[in-house]
Amino acid sequence: MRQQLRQNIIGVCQRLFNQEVDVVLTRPDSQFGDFACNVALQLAKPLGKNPREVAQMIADELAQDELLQSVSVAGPGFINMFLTDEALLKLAGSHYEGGAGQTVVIETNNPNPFKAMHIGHAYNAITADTMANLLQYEGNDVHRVSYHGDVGAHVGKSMYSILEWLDGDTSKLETIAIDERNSFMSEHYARGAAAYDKDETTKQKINELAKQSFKLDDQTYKTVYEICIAWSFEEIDRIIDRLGNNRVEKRYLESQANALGVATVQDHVGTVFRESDGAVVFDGEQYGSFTNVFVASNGEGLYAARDLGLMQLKHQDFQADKSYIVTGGEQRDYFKGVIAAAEQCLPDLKGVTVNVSTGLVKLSTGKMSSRTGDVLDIHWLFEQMEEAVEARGSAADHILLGAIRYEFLKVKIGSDVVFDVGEAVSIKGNTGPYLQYAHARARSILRKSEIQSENIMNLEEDERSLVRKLGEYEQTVELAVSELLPHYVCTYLYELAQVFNRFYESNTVIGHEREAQRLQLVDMYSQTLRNGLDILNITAPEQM
RNA sequence: GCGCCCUUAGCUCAGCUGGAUAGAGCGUCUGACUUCGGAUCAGAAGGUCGGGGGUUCGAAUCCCUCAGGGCGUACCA
Repeated sequence: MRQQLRQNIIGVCQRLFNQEVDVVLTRPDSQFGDFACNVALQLAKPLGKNPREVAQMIADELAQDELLQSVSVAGPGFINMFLTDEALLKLAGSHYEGGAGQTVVIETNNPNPFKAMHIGHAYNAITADTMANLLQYEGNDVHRVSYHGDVGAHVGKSMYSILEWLDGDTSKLETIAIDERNSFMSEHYARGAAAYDKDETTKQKINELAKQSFKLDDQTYKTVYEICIAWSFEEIDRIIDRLGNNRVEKRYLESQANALGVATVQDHVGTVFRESDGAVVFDGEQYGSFTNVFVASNGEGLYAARDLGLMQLKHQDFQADKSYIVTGGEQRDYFKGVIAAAEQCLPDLKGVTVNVSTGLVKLSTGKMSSRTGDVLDIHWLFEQMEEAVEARGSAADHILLGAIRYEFLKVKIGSDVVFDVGEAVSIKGNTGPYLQYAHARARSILRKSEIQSENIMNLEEDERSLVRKLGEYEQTVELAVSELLPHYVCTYLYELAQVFNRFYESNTVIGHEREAQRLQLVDMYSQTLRNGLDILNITAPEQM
C-alpha cells in the first residue's frame, strides 16, 4: 500500500521529467497530510527549475491517483498527500511482512557464573532478547545462545574465598539455602577480589586457583567448582525467566572455546598475529581498535582468543549468515579488533559477526553499575519494583515485568540508561503499565458492548486521526527491524495509546450511533497494541 | 598522549537516510469526573539543540574546531 503509492510517485517523476528519483514518504504533521515527500526539492536542481513549480507539476499528476483524496504543495516545495478513507483503512490493516530468511545467531545473555547478576546484565539480556524478536519478525531463523566465563581470574578469586571458608569440608555447601546462593556467590567473589589486591602471596595463590579452572585436576576444587557452576546457571535461568526473556537454545562456555581459539591464533602467528614479549598480539589500530593480547606469555588463551574459538563453535553449529554479540559499550573497540582478526584467520566468517554495544545502566540515585556495590544486584531491583508496584495497589507480576522491560527498551540502544524505579512503576506517562492499562481498557470496551462490529467505511475527523496512527504501525516495525532498534516500537505504541485516549475522551463508543463501526476501530487498536507489546515480550492484559 | 562515544526544556529521553512553528514523559501551575475503567484527558510555563565556524535553497542532523563528560588503550572479562 505504502509501496504502491511510492511507486506511483516514482512513475510520475519518470513520465514528467525522465528522472530516476528515490522517493521517501515521510509522515508529516497531521495538518499537512498523511504522507509527504520532498522529491521536488531533490529534482529542482538537476532540472534547473523552481522547486515549487516542480512540486506543483507532480501534484497535478498525483491528484488523479485513486489512493489519494487530495494533494497540495506547501513550504519550499513539499508535496502533501491525504489518502482516501478507504486507502487509509487499508493501510491501518496491513502488517509488516519480513522476508529476509537468513540464519541468525544472537547472544541473548552472558552473565558469568561465580558472580551476582546485576542490573547491567538484565538490561543487556532484555535488549538482546528483544532484538532477537525483531530478527524473527523479519523472517529469519533465529537461534538464541549465551556465553559464559567459567574460567579465568574471576573464578580464581571466588574459589579462593570459598575454599578458605569451607576449610576442607565441602559438605558445608549443603547448608546454603537456594535463595541465599546468589548472595553467597557474590560475597565470596567480593572477598576474593579484595584479597587479590592485599598481598603478593595471596595474589599468587589466586592466580594458581584461576589456572586450575582450566584443568580441574584437584578433586576438592573440582567438586566445589561444579556445584557452584550448577548453582550459577540455575540462578541465571530463574532470573532470565523472571525478566520475561526467552531461554537460550544453547549455552557456550569459555572453557569450551579456549583450546580452539588458542590453536587458531597459533596457526596464524607471523601472518595475522605477531609475537611480542612472549605473548601473541594483534595490531588492531588500523581497524579502530588497539594492540590486544590474544595468548598470554605463559601460553594461556585470553578472552580474545576464546572469542575466536566461540565464533567457530557457533559456525559449526548454525552456519549463520549473521551472528550478533550484544555487549556494553566499553567493549566496542575491543570487538573491532577481534572481528578484524577473526575475518583474517577465518575467511568463512567474513561479515558474519556484528557487535552491538549498549550504554551503561545508571540509577537515578546516582550509583553506577560498574561499581562493585551490591545495591545493583538484580534481586535488589526486583524488590524495589515489587514494593513500588504494591504501593500502587497492584501486585501482578506481569505489570512489574512490563514496567522493567519497557523502562529499558524505550531508550535507543547505545545511550546510557538511567533507571528510575519510581518512574518505571508510576503507571503514568511513558511507561509499560500505561500501555498495559490502555490495552485492558480497550478490551473492556469490546467485552462490554453487546452488538456486532461492522466494517467501517468513511471516517469522522477524530476517527480518522486514530486510523492514521494505526497506519503507521507497519512502517514503524519495518524501521525497528531494519535498524534493530526496539525503542521505535515503544515510542510508537505510546503515541498510539495517547491518540486513542484522546479520541476516547471525547467520543463514546457504546451507545453511539456509530457503535458497530467504532467497535471495529477499538478492535484494530487493541490488536495493534498487543502485536507491538508482543515484540517487546510485554503482556497485554485483559484487565488490571 | 592517542582512539571511540556522548552533550536537545529543571530532570529523564525522542527527533524517522538534512526539510515546514524542535517533540514527549516526570516535576511545577490551571482546568475537566454521579468515569463506555480518571491508572484518563485538556491547557500553561519552560529550549541561543554545549560554544564558534563551514557546506546547503534549508542543519539538532553533514564537515572542521574549541570546551565539558564517559569509555577504551598488552597479558582482566
